[in-house]
Amino acid sequence: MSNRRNLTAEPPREDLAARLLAEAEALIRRDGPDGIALRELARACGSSTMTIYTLYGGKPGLMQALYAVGFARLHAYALGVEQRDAPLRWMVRQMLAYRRFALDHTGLYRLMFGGEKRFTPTGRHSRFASLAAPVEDAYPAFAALIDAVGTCLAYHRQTTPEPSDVQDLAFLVWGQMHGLVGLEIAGYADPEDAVARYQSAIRFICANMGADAAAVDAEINGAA
Amino acid sequence: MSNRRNLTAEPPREDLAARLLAEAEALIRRDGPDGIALRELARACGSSTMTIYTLYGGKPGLMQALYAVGFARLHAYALGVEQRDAPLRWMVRQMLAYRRFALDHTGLYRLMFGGEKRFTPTGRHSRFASLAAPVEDAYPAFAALIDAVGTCLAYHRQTTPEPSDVQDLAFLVWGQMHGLVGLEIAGYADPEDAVARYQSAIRFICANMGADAAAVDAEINGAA
DNA sequence: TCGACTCAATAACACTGTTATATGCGCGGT
DNA sequence: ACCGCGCATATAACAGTGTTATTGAGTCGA
Repeated sequence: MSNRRNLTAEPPREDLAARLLAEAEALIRRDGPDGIALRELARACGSSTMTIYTLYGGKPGLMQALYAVGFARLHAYALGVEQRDAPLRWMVRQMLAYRRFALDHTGLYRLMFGGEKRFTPTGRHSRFASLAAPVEDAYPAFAALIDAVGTCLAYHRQTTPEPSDVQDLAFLVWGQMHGLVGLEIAGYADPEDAVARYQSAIRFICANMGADAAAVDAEINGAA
Repeated sequence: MSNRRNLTAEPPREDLAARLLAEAEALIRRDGPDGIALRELARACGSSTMTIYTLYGGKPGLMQALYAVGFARLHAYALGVEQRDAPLRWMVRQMLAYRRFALDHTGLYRLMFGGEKRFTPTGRHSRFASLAAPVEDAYPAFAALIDAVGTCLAYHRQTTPEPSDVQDLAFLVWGQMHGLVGLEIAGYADPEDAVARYQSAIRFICANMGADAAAVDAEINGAA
């Protein structure tokens, strides 16, 4: 095992930082946010724990990087269903995608929304001393929801609503989705009950925005 | 320091189990669910860590006891606003009480809804080996919400709805409250935005149940 | 060619939950 | 009344954690 990073003739080395992050994601998937042990992570990547400190500044820095990865993943889920020409379908599928993301990446989801004080580092490892809590990483994913809610609302109301109103409404929608998904993940609902209630919530929200009930049902059922 | 429990002439000993639990609640309040260290807890109560094992079967058992305490606290918040003769007031105040509980006891709230695999013990400490995940501890608090939603719905709809429908609706309401509160606790909203959005959610829900908007506003503002 | 600098590996430190050992008290049987 | 059993407690050890100090190897620049 060599200790230089960009050595040319290294077998499958690629970027060690990326491999650490990927392996950390695998660990958080398996054992949850508290199940990441630096020694195990380093061993799985064939390196020492010190690399985590030089590359990420310690465990808080690593968790923060994972946090950003989580929102990038969520953002990808949101972009994967984008259909601006069919606003209702767009919004409904984005809501369904939100739950799918949470169930596909429960470990990341709990890290993102578990309310942990966001990864303030303890040791002063050179430049990593001042990394703070980046709620901004969450914004792109949230912006996609705002966008869908806004166009859907404009489409059904036939008017262009205030941007701030759209933002507030989108936050309520986000809260409804996060709440149901969070209760489901925490074990307060059987899976079949959870999916039915999630669909009910979508119906309620869409009805409040003036969408036709039958059309909403068609979108929900059509997304299977 | 004696080592018998019910010795008569012990200064302020009262029940050691209760004192451990109270101190653990203080610690979770200060440092969150992951901030409870058994040595510190035992030292604060003037005993050894072994007492935690004999009384609660280890840390998982202690956390499970704290979990039950959390739902008892939440239940007390719900009962504190019970007014069956004023259904709308009852429901609105219960919703407001839910957020107040979450903000007053953030540590407990995160323990209750953080989605941690519920306290499965590792060591086999006699009788504590088989304690499992008691979601049932949560039911009384949820039942209070169901009750309020059901009577409020019956009052405004002038019919007696199906119990299962009430349960589903109450779960949606619970999801909305938990979602907004969870996002707030996780740091995704400024306090003033959070309270405004929480009130908006209450207005939406009450409007969907057929309540008069002005009456709802009066209840929200009157609860200050 | 030599020095300075960076990075990684090893080992140590302080901490965690848990368990094994040992001491001492209270209680029930004779 | 006494004696021994049982149990709860305290002490200390064990395996694990994140973090840090030390050491050594490697690269880059003068």
